[in-house]
Amino acid sequence: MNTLSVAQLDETLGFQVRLAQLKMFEHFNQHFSHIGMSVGEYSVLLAVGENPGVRQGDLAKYFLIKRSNMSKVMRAMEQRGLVERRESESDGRALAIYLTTEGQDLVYGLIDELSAYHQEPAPGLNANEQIQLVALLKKISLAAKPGPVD
Amino acid sequence: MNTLSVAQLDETLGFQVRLAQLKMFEHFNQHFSHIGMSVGEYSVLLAVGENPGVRQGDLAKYFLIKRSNMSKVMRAMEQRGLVERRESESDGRALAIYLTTEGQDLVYGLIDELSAYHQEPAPGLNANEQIQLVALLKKISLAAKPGPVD
DNA sequence: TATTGTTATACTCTATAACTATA
DNA sequence: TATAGTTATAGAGTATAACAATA
Repeated sequence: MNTLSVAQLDETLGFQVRLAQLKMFEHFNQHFSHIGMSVGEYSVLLAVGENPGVRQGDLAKYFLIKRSNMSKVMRAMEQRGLVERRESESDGRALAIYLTTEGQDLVYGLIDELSAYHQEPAPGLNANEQIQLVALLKKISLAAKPGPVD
Repeated sequence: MNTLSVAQLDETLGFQVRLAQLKMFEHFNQHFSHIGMSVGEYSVLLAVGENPGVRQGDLAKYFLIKRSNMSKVMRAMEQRGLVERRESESDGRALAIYLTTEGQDLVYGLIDELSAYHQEPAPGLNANEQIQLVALLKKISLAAKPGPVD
């Protein structure tokens, strides 16, 4: 048992957000250890599935990671055969991303499981509290304009 | 302006926690860029200040990082002259951590500024919402036993 | 035998800058 | 000139395993 406690931190939003983040991550991995990829990777595939032809740079903006890093992520996905990258027809600089058939199978094969997972409230919360919590967090994320990613 | 939106993710607790975490971090750094250390480093010093003689391993448990990594953190703090590490009197294996005079000056010189910062609600929230949010997050972090760190 | 801390090492995430091709 | 993507590289943060000293 851990006896240490730091009042100055325990009552702090930043610290509690970090703890919640760790908990959420652990919880997700317990349920989805069989999919062979991280939450982040799966989330990117999901975003592509919902937005076929999305630009690679718009994905980077949405997930708040640098273009240079998204570049590596997408190349890895492409090499795993999960996405296809075509030169955009309207803009020769841009890459339009699509799920391959294999990518679609992976993403949509998990949709039901994922939807069930998200309907369960997080550990320690009831359904109402979960809704409240998401609403409060969205106020923060929508508040200030997102810091520039690049 | 970013046109991309992924309903399956935007309404998700895990995704919103990540966004909130990034926002909190950015917000903190804007206010405390002058202290020359990260939130994490400052938090560790604060924990030592509130718990003089705390064991290095208990700090690791509290912050949910590995002993091996806390070892590096504390050695760096020691070399910067901010903490002192004494062999525990009651347990020859353990190290008891104390703030040096310099460490105390740094930590307690920022206490007022920090306390004022934490009384301001996060961007997008009013005071009530901030309190609610912290309470909900604490429910999660207290819910399941913390995943074993080591 | 189990625990505390250390070291070495590796892997992921993230950040910066220089480059190309296109707009 | 500015933007989209790439590459190389460096820095955090985190994970594992083997080890010495102590309990």
